[in-house]
Amino acid sequence: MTMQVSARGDYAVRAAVALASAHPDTVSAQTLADEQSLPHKFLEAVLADLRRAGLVRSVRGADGGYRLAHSPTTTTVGAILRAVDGPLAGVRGQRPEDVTYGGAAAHLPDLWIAVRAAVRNVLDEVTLAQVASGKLPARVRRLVTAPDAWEPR
Amino acid sequence: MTMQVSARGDYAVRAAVALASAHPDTVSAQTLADEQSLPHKFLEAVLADLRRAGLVRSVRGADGGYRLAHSPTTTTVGAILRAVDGPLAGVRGQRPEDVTYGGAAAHLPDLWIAVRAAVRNVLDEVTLAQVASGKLPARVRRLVTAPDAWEPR
DNA sequence: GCATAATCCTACTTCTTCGATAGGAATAAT
DNA sequence: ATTATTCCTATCGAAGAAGTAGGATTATGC
Repeated sequence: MTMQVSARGDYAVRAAVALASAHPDTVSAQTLADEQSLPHKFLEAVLADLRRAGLVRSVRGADGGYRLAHSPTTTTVGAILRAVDGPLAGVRGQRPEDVTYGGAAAHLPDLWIAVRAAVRNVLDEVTLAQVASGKLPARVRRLVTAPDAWEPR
Repeated sequence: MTMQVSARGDYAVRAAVALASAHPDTVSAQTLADEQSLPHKFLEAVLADLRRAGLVRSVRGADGGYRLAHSPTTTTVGAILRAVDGPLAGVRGQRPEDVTYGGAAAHLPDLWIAVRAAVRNVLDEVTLAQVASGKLPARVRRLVTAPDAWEPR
């Protein structure tokens, strides 16, 4: 199990946060790509995912672009990531509640569920507006300021 | 960002838990593979990783096999996963503390750090003995029994 | 000594996914 | 018309994941 932020996920969140801070204006993919140093064409594909998920609205034609479909204060990072990368957690491609083990590992699914819940408690509670402003919820902030949170392991 | 348990990680933890429940006996890879229905040769490679990481000791020759190098009550699931899959969390292959963003996403690293801390708080606190017995620490148990922890999203 | 059962080592295959690019069609503003 | 955009399809190369193959090495028990 590793928690990897893919390029897709990273780009999607960065673009979404940029849209949040420009909200409710519409911003072109080119501008987003320049601001955040993202590959333009790749970003287009990512934004298309967000649009299909209903998180972002697009406007075609000159002076078109993208804007958030809902308020930055209600759109969570978790929603963005699910839209581009699928479910937040999985075990060998399956959902944690679907795996079953025999013998000594019988209780292992409990642990996978716990990890997923821990991740959700962060990603589904933090909104784009909070990331843009840097004002994370107290419970999340506490994780960041814990003594060894910045230590590699 | 998605928290994916790879086959390597899954197999490693299952084998380690099985070793924990047999501790301090040594168990052959073949037996482990049979008990947990794992591909034998692949499991060998995984156990080799655990050995190189010093988490498991091996005994060669007939009647040989593997055993935990330390007590099941001190070996954590996090340690097992790191041994086979590398760091628990990453952003586009880099460590969360190494990425930097400009513009609206400037505070984003805080969020990645928080997610990693949340994951560590589970995986580095749960030991193989606890998984084998099903007696997870209270804080982790609470995550599992939360109302919608078993709901897909 | 010899058969047997294990770990250990190297290499290989196959498949999928990830990240990214290319080219152009449709759309709308000026 | 021109220009700036989204949108669609197709393609590409590299890397990794999952698993297999074959045999060399090591120890046990007869």
